[in-house]
Amino acid sequence: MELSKNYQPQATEDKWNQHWRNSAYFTSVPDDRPAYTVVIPPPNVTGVLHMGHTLNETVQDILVRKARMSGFNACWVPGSDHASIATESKVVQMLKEQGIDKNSLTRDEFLKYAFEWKEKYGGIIYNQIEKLGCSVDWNRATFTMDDHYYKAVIKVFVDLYNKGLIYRGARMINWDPAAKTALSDEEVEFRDLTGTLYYLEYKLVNENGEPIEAPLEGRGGIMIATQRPETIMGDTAICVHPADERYAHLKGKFALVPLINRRIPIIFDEYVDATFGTGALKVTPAHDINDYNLGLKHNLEVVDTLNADGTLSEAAQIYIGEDRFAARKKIVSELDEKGFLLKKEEYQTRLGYSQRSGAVVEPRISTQWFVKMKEMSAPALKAVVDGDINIHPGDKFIATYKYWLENVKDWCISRQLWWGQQIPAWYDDQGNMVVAENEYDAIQQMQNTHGTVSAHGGKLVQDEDVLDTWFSSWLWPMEVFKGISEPGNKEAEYYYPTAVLVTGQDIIFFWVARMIMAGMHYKNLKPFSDVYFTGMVRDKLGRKMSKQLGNSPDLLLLIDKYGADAVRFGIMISSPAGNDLLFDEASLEQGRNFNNKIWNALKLVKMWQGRVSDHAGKHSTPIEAPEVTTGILSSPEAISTFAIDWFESRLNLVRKEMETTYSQFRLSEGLKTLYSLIWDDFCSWYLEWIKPGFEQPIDAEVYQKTLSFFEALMQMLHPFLPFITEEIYHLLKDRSVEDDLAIKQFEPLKESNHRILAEGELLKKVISAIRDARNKNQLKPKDLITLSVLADEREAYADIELILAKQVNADRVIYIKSAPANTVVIAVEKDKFYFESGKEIDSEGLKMELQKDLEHQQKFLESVSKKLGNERFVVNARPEVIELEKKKQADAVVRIKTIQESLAGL
RNA sequence: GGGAGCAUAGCUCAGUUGGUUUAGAGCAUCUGCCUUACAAGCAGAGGGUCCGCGGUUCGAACCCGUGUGCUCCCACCA
Repeated sequence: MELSKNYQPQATEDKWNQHWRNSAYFTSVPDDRPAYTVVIPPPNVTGVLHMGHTLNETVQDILVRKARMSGFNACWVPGSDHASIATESKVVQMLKEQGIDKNSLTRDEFLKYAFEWKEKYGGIIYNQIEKLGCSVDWNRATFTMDDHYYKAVIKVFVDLYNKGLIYRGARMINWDPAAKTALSDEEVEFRDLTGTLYYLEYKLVNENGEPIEAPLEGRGGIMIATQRPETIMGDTAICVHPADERYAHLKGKFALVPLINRRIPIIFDEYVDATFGTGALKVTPAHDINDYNLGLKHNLEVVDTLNADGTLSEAAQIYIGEDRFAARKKIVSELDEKGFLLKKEEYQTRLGYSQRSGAVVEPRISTQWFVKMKEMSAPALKAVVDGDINIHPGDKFIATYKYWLENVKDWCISRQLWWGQQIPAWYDDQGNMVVAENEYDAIQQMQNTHGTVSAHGGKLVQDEDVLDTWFSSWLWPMEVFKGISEPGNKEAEYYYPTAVLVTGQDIIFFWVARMIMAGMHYKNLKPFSDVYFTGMVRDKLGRKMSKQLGNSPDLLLLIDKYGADAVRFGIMISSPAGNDLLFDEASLEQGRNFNNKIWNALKLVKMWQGRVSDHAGKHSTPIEAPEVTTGILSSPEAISTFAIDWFESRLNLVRKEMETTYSQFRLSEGLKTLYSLIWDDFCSWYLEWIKPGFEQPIDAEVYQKTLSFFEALMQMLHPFLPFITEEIYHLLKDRSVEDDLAIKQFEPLKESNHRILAEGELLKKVISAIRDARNKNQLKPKDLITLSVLADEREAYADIELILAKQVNADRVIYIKSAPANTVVIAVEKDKFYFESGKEIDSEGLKMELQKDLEHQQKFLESVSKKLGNERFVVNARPEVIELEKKKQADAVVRIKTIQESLAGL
């Protein structure tokens, strides 16, 4: 079979995806093996995968595939989130484009459109997950509005209500005027900006309504500062500090709200900072949380001057129906015209924006549903603080987590939307309310507690609102196994708790903390043992990815261009846990190149397939075995024996390292390790060492060993790059389709031979040093040299001299006892190597270089000697450290001598 | 205003209890190679005040203090 010049991912990826799926490798059912469960952070059902998802899914797939290949019953549950606000606003937008106003629809009509939308676009995200190579169990795909899931959410609501952990009440909440719904505190994002502070004059009057003199000289008014002049019509007091002498005489006096002339009292409270602005504060209880609290304390009237959509209400008296920001402009100019606007000032401030709609959030008093958080937070805090749940990277997030849980406020869970789980509260026409899992139960309860239903025709009205999306997703690790709707079922018992949660650090409060709360509350068990926080994916300039900037690449286009393996490589290669990742297409190119490198190694090995010889012996040197003048006789077998032993040891060592790397979730580092093992150790060293000469046969044993090394490498790399590894695994030995890497189990770890590893390192060092010298002396790669070795222990070279000769293109290796004249000299550790350059040596340049090196070595020797001469060092340092320093010293002495000899010879 | 984290080569980052560190890797750069697996490649090379200052120690990139710069989270001063 002819192998293509370069690796071509497209056909390969589709083929294996299909095959894996047909073989049901990723379908999990409980069995005797330990479970390794991962639940996907469910993406928005109508969204597309962005680079952040790509990173998360890749990390999860690596962990899941590794576990599957290590004896675990791996189960990765995919799914999607109904994402109430985000999806509803998309559907509303879509309807608007079709000329349909949401308000003209009934709830059921709207939901029908929404479900149609979900059916149409919900599959996109699943398709992308599969394209990326994610080994999820599609049979378990769960949507947060599936029937059982919906019921579970309702059941939890009712349960928490009955336990007194959910309540309904009027509070000041965050209001999104664009989506026209309440938001939780977490859904508000603050942004710094420059605003304008308007200084306004309020006229003062006494008890009888007569104007009085006031601090604002000659004007009879008091000056206050505000960012929001459009709310003045909601003012119900002016507040000053009780100890502020400027205003002491205003006790019992009143101010008049400009433009509408409403009379409001002057009140005194220590809340006011007398040094800020004018020291006088307008109090607008309906539109500011602080003012609201002040209002409660001083029993002030609440005048809500805004409608739900952010326009001015009847209560505002003027500019009714105008948007708050338009009204602000008009009010400012009217205030200016009428002389109430005294001055304007630029001002650094922060405004809250709705995370979903982007609208400026309005503090608003409204009746909503809340979850009491205090009680539930304690076990969730303990689980993390005690180390029952491990967060990676740890120290960075534990403090944040702890602070939030210790200061958590009640969670506003009702949303004035239709898309989501409808709150299971029912009302009769007299305002009585019951909470029940369904209408039937509600009627029963209403009859029992209030006796009202039958008298009024059995009609109850269900609460219009739906629940916050996170009120459903906090049950995710439990309910994907029906752990809430069918508690104690076999699957839930087997798969829960899950192994690891991989998610972005931005949803630590929204989701992670709340899942822990729910898990502790309902199972008394943590939902996962480890949390792996990925950083945010940014562009290469460090900017967030956004549609506006157009710097958010399309995943499918990237996969088309580079292949899914290359995308996985690119996103993983520099993404240490918890650090932001600067996404650069160059890293995908690197991934593509790596795939190609592996592909070409396959081509090389496959070329040997027809030239395997049982009689070739183990020697497969490309050149005639070089003549070696030595007391020790190297056998021709040595070359391949050493290469095989060495690589086997490298392989075993790296396998061991990888186990540690996995257990610490250092996946990026693990990928680098494998990259280097394959590219450097396997391709650049091992394959070059054992490569037969042009059209020479290869020994059968060497060939078989090489195939099994290659296989082992593919197996180790499989979790990271599943497609190309599976493909190569099959091509290597022309395997049947049933024998697949995706489910192949790792062999037990083996020890590696440290002596051989050390010899290998020495060999690499010597080869590089001699090649460097060849380069510097302008020898062409084809120019043969004769290599002379001056070594204390010739035995050290017995195993490696043939490889050495081959790799530096030497026709002979001669062991000598003293330095020959007129040669290039190279010192590696304690040994010296010489060859004739056959060309004019650039003695001046060489001299300078040697001189520079000499100085460096002398300086080094000095520092080591000083250290060893220091009595306190010799007394305090560990013996092995001292040994090491002595070795360094000895090596330096030898090297200095070598350099001096070379200098003398020039 | 409170808290957390970071600062090592042009870029992105390793550096695990202070001593194999004479500080490493990948990418980028430079030099030489179209060597029959691979130019998406091969063989090499150059490149660092480990943010500044002070301290602890026989010894500091690492520990302590301090300053500077960046990032993030939290918070109800108009």
